[in-house]
Amino acid sequence: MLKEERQSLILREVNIHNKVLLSDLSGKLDVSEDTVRRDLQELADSGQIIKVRGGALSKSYQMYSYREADIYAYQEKTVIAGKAISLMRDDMLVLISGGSTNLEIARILPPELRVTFFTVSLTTAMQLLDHPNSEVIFIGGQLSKTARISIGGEVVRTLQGIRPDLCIMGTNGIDAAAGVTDSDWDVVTVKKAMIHASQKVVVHAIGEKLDSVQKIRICDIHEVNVLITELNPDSEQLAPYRQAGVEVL
Amino acid sequence: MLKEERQSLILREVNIHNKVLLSDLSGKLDVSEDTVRRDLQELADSGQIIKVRGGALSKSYQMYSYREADIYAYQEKTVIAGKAISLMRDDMLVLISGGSTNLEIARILPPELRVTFFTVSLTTAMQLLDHPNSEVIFIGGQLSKTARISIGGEVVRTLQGIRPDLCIMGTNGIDAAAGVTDSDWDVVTVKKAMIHASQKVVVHAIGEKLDSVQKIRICDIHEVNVLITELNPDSEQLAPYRQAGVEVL
DNA sequence: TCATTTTTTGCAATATTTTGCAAGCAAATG
DNA sequence: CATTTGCTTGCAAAATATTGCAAAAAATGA
Repeated sequence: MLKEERQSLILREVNIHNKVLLSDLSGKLDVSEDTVRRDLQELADSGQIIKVRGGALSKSYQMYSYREADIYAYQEKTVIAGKAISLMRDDMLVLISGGSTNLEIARILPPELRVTFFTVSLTTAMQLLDHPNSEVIFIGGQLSKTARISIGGEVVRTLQGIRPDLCIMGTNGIDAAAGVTDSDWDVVTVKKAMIHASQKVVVHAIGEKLDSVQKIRICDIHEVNVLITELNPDSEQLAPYRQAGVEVL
Repeated sequence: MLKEERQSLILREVNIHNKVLLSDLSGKLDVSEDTVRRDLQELADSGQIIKVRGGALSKSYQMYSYREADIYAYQEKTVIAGKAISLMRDDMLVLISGGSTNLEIARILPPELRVTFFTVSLTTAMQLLDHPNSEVIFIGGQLSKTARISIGGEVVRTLQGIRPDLCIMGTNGIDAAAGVTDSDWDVVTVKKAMIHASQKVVVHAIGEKLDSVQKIRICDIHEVNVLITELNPDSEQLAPYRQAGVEVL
């Protein structure tokens, strides 16, 4: 048996029973107690269980099946998510795109908020479904393997048929002069349609993406109503956007 | 044996069993362990598997560990998945529903198969996206929080516009007299439309669901072209279905 | 086609990791 | 306080990886 396999079984055992005894595991897995002890040590070191004398305890009741450590610039994205949520009101129609920041928005959405979401992103949709009070409508179409969103003409056509209050969208490049830009043609096409459909366009980007320009243009900076970053809205770095008439949060 | 052929077999083996041992593969493929090791290294470098000491794991393996309780009747479902895959041919249009068995189908799909999938299930779509050669089209609509599939009129309307070669669908209840039944009204509505759209209807169920009847009827048994279970097709338990004119696999 | 180059494969020598064991220590238990 | 149970450490054997190399196989280019 592979070490990973063994640890995986241990982890499952811990999560099912909330605690395990070293001696039980040793018998069940048919390895020495020393080996199990070392496995438990490793699992504890990586924060997956809590090691106690003679066995281990589950950590699952406090952890979500979602790993913050995996996400680049997690802190910044949480700040952005919080600001984005402050724009939502009950009974709004919100069009939301994919990406890790939007995933974070979906995750920390206040439970009592009652919003109808439209999305083209599989992962965002998945996360939104965990929210108790909001409805989720997925805009179908051909799926992009890389971006995990619906793309293509069908999506654009569907978007022409709706008029959301808010469009919340991440971007790869934003610049006061060059506007909002991205690098994937299919994604750009969809984002253009999203912007067109919506009454209010909210674009978010972490600070390090500011003033960067990608190969394909999505829209002019004047079409963006609100720009969200993790920075202080009065920050000097955001001045060009404020001057362009964008509301900066 | 060609290197590509070998790696393809390895990949398949990994996806079916979730893990492989270096020594097993060396024996099975009749090459040295060094060669297998190099193959695993290449597959790992291209991100298709996770290489560990002594073998390799499938990428979805971690999920197996900390995701919800493991899949009920996993063995049976793998058998069913294999049978279902045997019905697929290159360039087919396949309509596939949600559920853990269909997820399993998506997971062990042979990499070289080139199929266009239509689906209403978020999880199935997600898994299908990992397949290198197939295209995935998601049929959008309002999402059901429980079933994690698209439901509602929009879905039915979209389904009326396509004509897939194959419809692969799990079910909660199947009975020679009562036909195919389910318990969720929204799901039933979608499944009805799926059956109507398709040229060939394949229904699968684990043995213990045979001869069970749920509250809402999806279709008559005669509308089912193929029934897949984990049982031997000649099994006595399947006789009523054979007599009703259903092809049993 | 044939010679040359490149890639692939298996082997051997050498490292590294994993594992079980034993001795001594530490902590809980009655 | 003695006993049990579990932990730590060091160690050696087994399993697995790595590296360099040479033969075989495949691809390339006149």
